[in-house]
Amino acid sequence: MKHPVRKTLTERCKRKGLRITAPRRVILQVLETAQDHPDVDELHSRVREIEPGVNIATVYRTMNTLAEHGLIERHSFSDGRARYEAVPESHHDHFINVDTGEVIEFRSDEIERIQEEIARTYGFDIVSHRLDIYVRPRQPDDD
Amino acid sequence: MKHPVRKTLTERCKRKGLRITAPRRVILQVLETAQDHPDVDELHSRVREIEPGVNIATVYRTMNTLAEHGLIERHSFSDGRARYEAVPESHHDHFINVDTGEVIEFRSDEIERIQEEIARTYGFDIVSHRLDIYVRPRQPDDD
DNA sequence: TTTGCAAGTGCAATTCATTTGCATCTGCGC
DNA sequence: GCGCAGATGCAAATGAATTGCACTTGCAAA
Repeated sequence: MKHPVRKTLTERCKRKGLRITAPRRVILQVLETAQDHPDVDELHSRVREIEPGVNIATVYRTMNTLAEHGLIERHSFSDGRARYEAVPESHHDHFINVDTGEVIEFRSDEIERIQEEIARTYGFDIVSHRLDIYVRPRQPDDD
Repeated sequence: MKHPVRKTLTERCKRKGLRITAPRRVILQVLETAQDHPDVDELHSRVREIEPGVNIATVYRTMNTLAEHGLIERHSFSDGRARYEAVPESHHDHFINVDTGEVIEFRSDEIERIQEEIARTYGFDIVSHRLDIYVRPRQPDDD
């Protein structure tokens, strides 16, 4: 899945008036290239491979700042820690493989549509939502 | 909303071989009568109104035990703490009013069906899922 | 009914993720 | 280059949840 022309996270940070410091530059790069949904510990170690001095508190603070500015999404799957991803091109939901912890993205316009519909009948506007489906690989012969 | 004939939580605990102790009896009663989705602190204070000696660690442990036995559902909305409800008659999802924190239950068979369908196309069996929709009351230009 | 003992409890201490106070540093606008 | 608000490093603090340990207690078996 290729990203079309799009501003980098760094550019979008600048536009928001955030200072691009050395730790932040590295954190942004790590986020940008991540293909998964790393937690803070994982981000921190990836960052330290590039820039060893960065403190984990800085990673925490940066994730909060970025989330507040809508540049990343914070997820909390059922493993205690928060996990992050750069805000995606388009919204998607997640399968979580309960055996491996692996996260797989998917999207269903139909589900999105029905959600809108139901919310409307309840008199609500949707602010955001999350749909996490915990799954395991299909087992033909259930033992 | 009335519950049809149904085993009480206490009965279901006994059936699972769990001992019905004094603290547990009260916790189960509180869970059974709760109309909302209390967190551990809230449960603890409701329990202590009836049985002041009960320790919060007991509430935590009991919630874990009950969840492991499938007698309650653990939710984690975006407020840090885990919140619980007795396993409902039938599965439902949640609206969370972002202004008030209020939780409203709803159910859509259509969404359930589409989830199954999508999971199948990905080769997964669904173990469980959660759909939380964060909403605010629809604002035309009232008031 | 009494008894044995594993399950459950109270309490305090611990763990784990996350936040924060504070002194220092540094982008970046001037 | 200067100044300073914003950012960082570090260590200590927080808050939810768990756990070790000694003590209790349901409840099955006798």
